[in-house]
Amino acid sequence: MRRTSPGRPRHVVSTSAASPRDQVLDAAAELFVTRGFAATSTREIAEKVGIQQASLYYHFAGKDEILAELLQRSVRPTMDNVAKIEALVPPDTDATALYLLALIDIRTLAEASHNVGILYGQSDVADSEIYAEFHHARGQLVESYGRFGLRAASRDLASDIDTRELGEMLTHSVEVVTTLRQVGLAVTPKRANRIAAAALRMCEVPQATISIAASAAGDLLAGLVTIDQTAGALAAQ
Amino acid sequence: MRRTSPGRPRHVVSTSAASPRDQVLDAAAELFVTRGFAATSTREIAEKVGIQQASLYYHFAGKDEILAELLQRSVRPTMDNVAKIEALVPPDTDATALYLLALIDIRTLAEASHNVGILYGQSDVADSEIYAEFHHARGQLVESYGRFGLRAASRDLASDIDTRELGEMLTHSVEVVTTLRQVGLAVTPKRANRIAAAALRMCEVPQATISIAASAAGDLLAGLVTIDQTAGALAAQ
DNA sequence: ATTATCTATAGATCTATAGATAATGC
DNA sequence: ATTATCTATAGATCTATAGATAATGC
Repeated sequence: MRRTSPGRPRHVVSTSAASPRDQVLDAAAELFVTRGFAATSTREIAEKVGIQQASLYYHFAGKDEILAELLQRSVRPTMDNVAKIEALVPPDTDATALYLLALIDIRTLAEASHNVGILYGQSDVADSEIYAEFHHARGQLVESYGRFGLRAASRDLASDIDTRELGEMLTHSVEVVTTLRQVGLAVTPKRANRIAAAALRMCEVPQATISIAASAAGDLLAGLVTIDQTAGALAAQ
Repeated sequence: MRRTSPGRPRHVVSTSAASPRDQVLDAAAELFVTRGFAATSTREIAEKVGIQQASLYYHFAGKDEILAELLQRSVRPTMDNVAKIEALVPPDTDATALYLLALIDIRTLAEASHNVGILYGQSDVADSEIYAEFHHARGQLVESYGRFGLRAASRDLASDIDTRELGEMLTHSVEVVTTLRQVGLAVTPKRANRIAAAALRMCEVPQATISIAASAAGDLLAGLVTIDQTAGALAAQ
């Protein structure tokens, strides 16, 4: 059993088992979310980690690179979901597909560390140089929401709105989880289902269909979790 | 007809008819919204106005005071609305009250200069010292949405959610206008009505009731506009 | 030798103040 | 005299680099 790690010891010994890099990401995430990206200085991040400001630069080229990593980690899972869902959901059950996408997205946003889901909406973040690629990823997600939504929507609505606009509205409606987290309301399964159901209602899906979709998506999600955990356990070996 | 105003002339002569103070507010609003509050320097604001950085301090005590004025101007109209609506809408037409509040709010957010409605959601803004009073005002608005929403909601939902949570969800759903503005979708009356209708659907209001509420709220809004314009015209004399 | 920290600091901001100046208003 | 600007600048950051140091690993 090792007592210390390589490298000069810190002034304040770390209590965390995480890697120094992850400690930096975690500290930065909390500060970026609560105070804002531009308003957070590298000195504050370092202070929270318990290292000197200059030591950050051993792990990251700069503040932008820390942000990029945080965005990357929260975007990747979401983007993988769409393909999974298209493969998983039987055709002609569009309401279920939309409900499931919403549920997965809600869970991702709910479980992300320190509510990093809010970062996309921050102007200083969007203005950052590294933002472009994430903007594109978000565009694809919006497009997926719009596609699923249009297929699930009433004829009336579908003839009246396009993929982009409906996608933006649905994406926004799911992002209410970040608001709930901010005001201290825990994202319980009941709330997650209420949010997903609200998304379908936005598409004028009838209540009976929503109930069926909720039940089907719940089952599929339970299956997905098992697959993920199995895959994760295998990868960890 | 005056050729110039009192005070030393600017290096770059102003083309705007607005007061210098309003020119500063306008420039700051655009920068705060597009780049972020903390990321915007006083030098940038001054540059956009066409004055020296130090000249800002003749009109404002600092960046925070500029922000406070912007928040104040966009909060005040919204807060006045709730009382107006309670007075205006007949009792037992709760769906109409909610629809009307949503419509008015949507219009306020849609017409505010430079989409300043997004400022409340910015972490650097929320972290600012002057934020507290606006936070309280927002809390009241959320409470009003929740109250109207609960009264309009289905029995099923009303027994299952409290004022606060429903209020947060409805408030968030209306704020989709700021997202639409950000991605370049104009807030047409049709879109405004779609957003308001979506809020009622979130409360499980039946479609027939939504249609009635939409029509009633539309009429009431037209009346309100006339009253506002008349009052404005009288005040301007 | 490698790793992960530390110290020290240069250079680039950024905010806010002091005091001068060039208009109009009376 | 009042108003609205200007110039100049002090003092406080903040970012990022250079180089030293104190551990482990081989």
